[in-house]
Amino acid sequence: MRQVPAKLASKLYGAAELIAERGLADAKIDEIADSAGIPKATLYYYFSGKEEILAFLLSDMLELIAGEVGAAVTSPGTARERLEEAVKAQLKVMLENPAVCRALVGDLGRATRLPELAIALQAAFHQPIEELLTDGVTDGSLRQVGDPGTVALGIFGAITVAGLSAAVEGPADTSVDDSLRGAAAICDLLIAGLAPRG
Amino acid sequence: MRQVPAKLASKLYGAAELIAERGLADAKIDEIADSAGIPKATLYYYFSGKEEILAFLLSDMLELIAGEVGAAVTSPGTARERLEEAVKAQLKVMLENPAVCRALVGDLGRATRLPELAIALQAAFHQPIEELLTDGVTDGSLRQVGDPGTVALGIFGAITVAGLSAAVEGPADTSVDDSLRGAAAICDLLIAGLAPRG
DNA sequence: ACTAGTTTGGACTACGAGTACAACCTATGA
DNA sequence: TCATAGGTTGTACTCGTAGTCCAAACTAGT
Repeated sequence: MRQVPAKLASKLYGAAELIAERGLADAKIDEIADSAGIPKATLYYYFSGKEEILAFLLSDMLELIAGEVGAAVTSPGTARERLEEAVKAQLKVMLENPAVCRALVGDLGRATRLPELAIALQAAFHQPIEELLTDGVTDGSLRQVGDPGTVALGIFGAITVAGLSAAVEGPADTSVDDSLRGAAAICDLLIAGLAPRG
Repeated sequence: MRQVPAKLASKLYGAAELIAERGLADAKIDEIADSAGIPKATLYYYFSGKEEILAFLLSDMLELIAGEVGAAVTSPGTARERLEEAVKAQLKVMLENPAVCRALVGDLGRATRLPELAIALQAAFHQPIEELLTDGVTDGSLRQVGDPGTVALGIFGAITVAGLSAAVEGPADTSVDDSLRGAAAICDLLIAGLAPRG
């Protein structure tokens, strides 16, 4: 996969909608090309196929998430506060890119089969959260959990499913802010579950 | 889709492995037929295509989950205890059918596009859990949450992602019992998050 | 034996992913 | 001004495979 020019990349986001709607298998490459306003030949100049186009879109979004989450994780404050920020950051990015999100869930399995994506996913989600969990034990703002890895996974799952559901519902009826407020319930659940006992 | 004979259904589970491994797109229908030991023509006699085969497998597993979770939810005990049982039940079924699980995650998006599956999912997970949440408030074993729907979704997400991850890791190294014990961490997180304050 | 539904093999069609390639454009820089 | 290189695009092509068609065989009920 060649270095993708920014202009082309931004056009591709137009195709994410299509892929999300119909799934990669049913989204014909000619339609993807049309809806993105990029000639098919050009697509094949940059990508080896549909799969790689999707991989590009996903890793692009994951980088975005990793960035925001990373910022939240390294911000000042207790681990507990930073966890809350990280959760919000992840939800924010997901809600700002509903189409890519839906495409992601649509081909999450493919993602698990593409090692680079699995690694990006790991870097964007699990690792920062797992670090926060151990930090929280250190600074006393979170309690010790039995299996940090699994718990991080669970947290990731809770956020992601809630975020995806919101993304799938569509931004038609609710604004990003509204959704964020709705997501407070999830935050609350997780924070309460992780608060030190007593 | 015609009524699928039990014998054929059980053979189909052999193909779940293949679909999980390679994804629906890359699993050729002839290979699916071969690996299940069912002639292609017979497959097309019962199903309209690959998609419907996957849908059948998934809804089959969802029914199984709905049954077990339903039993847990209606068992005696406080809502809190029943919630714990329900979580374990869901994880148990997922871990007993790792191949179908992996196929599910592989084509989760397709699932979101198949309305019947979305409904089955709703019936199998959300509804029972959401009911438990309200029951818990009544009997005092769980606290009141802001948005029960979203919280139920979050719980579902936490369990599912943890279960899927365990299924993907493969049953090679860990037994079902081991995984269940590992999942206790998730249970703990959720229960603690839902316990009455104070 | 007659019928209706099921099971199967094998040949066939249709469609769409990916390829090939030549023509064209746009820089850069000598 | 030309030359070269790399990017961009239209068009026509190949090829794999999902799904169709159909006739023959099997099964079971009456």
